Amino acid sequence: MAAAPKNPRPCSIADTLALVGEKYSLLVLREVCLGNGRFDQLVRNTGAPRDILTTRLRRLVDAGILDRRPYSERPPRFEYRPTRAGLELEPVLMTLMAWGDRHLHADDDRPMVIEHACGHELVPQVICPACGDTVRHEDLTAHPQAAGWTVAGPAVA
Amino acid sequence: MAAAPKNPRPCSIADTLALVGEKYSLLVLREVCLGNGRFDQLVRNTGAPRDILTTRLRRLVDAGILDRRPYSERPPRFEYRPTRAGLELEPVLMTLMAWGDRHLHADDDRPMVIEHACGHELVPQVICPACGDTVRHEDLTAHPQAAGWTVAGPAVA
DNA sequence: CCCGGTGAGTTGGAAAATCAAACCCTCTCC
DNA sequence: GGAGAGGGTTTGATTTTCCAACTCACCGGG
Repeated sequence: MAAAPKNPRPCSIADTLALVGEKYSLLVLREVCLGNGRFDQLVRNTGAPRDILTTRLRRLVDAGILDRRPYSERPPRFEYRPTRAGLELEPVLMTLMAWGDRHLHADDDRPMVIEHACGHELVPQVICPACGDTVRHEDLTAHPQAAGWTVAGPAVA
Repeated sequence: MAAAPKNPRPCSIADTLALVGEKYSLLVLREVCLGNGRFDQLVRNTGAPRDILTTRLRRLVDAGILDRRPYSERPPRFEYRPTRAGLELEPVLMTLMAWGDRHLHADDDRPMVIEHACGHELVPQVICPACGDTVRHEDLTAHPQAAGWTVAGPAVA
C-alpha cells in the first residue's frame, strides 16, 4: 500500500511533503501550534471534513509530528499537540504566512500578526547561520548528493 | 470556479497553500528554481502525470509565481521560470528541506546540499529581523486581526 | 427516566481529482 | 520519409474528497 516510493529523485522537500503536503495537514499543524488541538476545533477551524481530518491526524501522529493525548478518562477524550518535531515545522508555517502577507494582502489587512518575545512584530526571515546574511536565490548553489539530478543553474524571470 | 473561498477563517497560510499547496506544485517550484523549467524535465523530475502538470503550471502562471516564456519560435517551445514572487517562495522550500534533512535522513545521507555564497553549507534558519534571534515557538504570541479566531495559547507535548 | 447536547469519531454514496497510456502536431535531423 | 524530441490533450479507470447522517459514550437538567 505504501511500497512504491515513486520518488523520481531523492529529495528532502519531497520527503517532507509526503508527510505534511496533503490537503489540510499544515492547517491542522497551524491550529495545533495555536493550542486548538481538539477534534471539533480542528473541524471548525480548518474546514476539513471529519473523516479526512481523522486520516490526517492519524498520519501526523504516526509520523511523530503530533501527539494524541487524553485530557479526560471517562468519557475518553483526546487532544492533539505538536511534538518537538512538529514544532520544528513552524518555520514552514512562518514562511508561508510571510509570503501570503506580502503577496496576497494589503499591509493593513493581514489576518494575523505574530509578536516576538523581543516586542516587535515578527516578519520571519531566512538566514544562513554561518554568515548571518539573508538568503537570496542568487547566493545559492545546489550540490546534489545522489544520482539522477540535473541542475541547469539558476534562472530568473 | 474560484468564487467560494470556503476559508473557515482568514489566514495567510491557508491563502498561500491555496496557490501552492496542491500535490506537485512545490516540487514544480523546486525544479524551476533549479533551472529545470521545461515540460519534460518537470515530468521526469517531479513524477507528476502530464495532464496534472499542465493544470499546475497554468495555476502557478496565473498566480504570478511562474512565467511561461518561449525559448524557440518555430516550433513554439516554452520554458517556465520563477517570477520574483516565485523566488520569494524559496524560503518555504528551504525550511521544508531543512526539516526533512534533520528528521528524515542521516547526516551523511542528505539528498542535496546547498552552498551559500559565504562558502558554507546552508542550514536555513528563521530569525526575527528586529532582534536577530532565532525564532522559537515559546517566544511567539499570536494576535488575530479578524473575527473568528480562538487562540488557546501555545501547548507543547 | 427521558431529553437534549457535546465530543470524537465511522459509514455510505455521489462528486471531483488523479493516474497511466495513448494520441496529436510541429518541427529537426539523418 | 522515418525516427525522434518537445509540449501538450484525450480517454477511461482508479482514488480521494466531500458531505450528511449515524453511532457511541457521557453529562446535566427536569
